[in-house]
Amino acid sequence: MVAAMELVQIYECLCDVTRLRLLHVLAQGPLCVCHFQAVLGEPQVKISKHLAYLRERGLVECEREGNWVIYELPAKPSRELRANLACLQDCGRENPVFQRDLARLKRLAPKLADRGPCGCGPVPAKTAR
Amino acid sequence: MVAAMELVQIYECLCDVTRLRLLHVLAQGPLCVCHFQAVLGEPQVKISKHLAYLRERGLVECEREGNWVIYELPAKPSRELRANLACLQDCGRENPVFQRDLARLKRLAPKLADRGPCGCGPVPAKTAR
DNA sequence: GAATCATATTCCTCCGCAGGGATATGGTTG
DNA sequence: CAACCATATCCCTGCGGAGGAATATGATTC
Repeated sequence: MVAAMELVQIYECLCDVTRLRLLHVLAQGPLCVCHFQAVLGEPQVKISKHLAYLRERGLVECEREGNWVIYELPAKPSRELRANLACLQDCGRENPVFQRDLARLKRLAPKLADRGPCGCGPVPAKTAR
Repeated sequence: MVAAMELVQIYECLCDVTRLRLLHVLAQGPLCVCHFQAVLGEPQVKISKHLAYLRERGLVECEREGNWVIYELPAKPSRELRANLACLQDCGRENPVFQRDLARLKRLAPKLADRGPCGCGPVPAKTAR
């Protein structure tokens, strides 16, 4: 009975604001931890721990790139995950918290353009602190 | 920041198997507690407490009908709730647990036909215990 | 009004997670 | 290798939810 319930695990991941925001932002593309900090405006421990939580449950994947760790949504999400991530995006359309995150992400974007995959280059952006 | 997050509350409701099953079954139509017991095969306390949890958070509504209490999905669900309930239905399509519940519900259906709105009549069905 | 039924609530224990400070780890640079 | 950066982990506290036994409540029937 518990076995078939990957769905519950997905919802457990979704029932925290910080994690919701992380996943919502991630839909825009891969991002590294320091930029999450900048976008969400939350302390490093918090970001890192929630990303770990998501990682352990397969909702995000990550890859080390020098000093940085770049997170992204899974390459092959399950039906359930895909459906729920889409639903989240849909719900986020009118939500001020999510929209504020996106705005801050956009404001960060120009600075990311010239650097690595997630925008983290040899010289970390000052905004990342 | 917390204010705009009705969404989190929805997910909090969804991150328990029993509640998921309740909501999934409810999509088929109103039902009373004793039939939930029969369909889910879970003890009364469990069913009742989870329904209370959902009720307090606006995911279900209820109405007393004599000895019975009939639960149903909200008449006017929010955008977020509607989206997520739809998503749940979609995810349930291939899930054995959910399908087993539906099967038991169908098996119960004939007996419900002649009675009240939820199938609870003057003489409660024996299967309800 | 006493017995009975359907449902809700109370009390308890256990567990897992959120948050934060401090510290550890892994990688890079000079 | 020393200093530094980005990220992860550990330790602690507090809280809320899950489960179950027992009991309470509200309605019905005779």
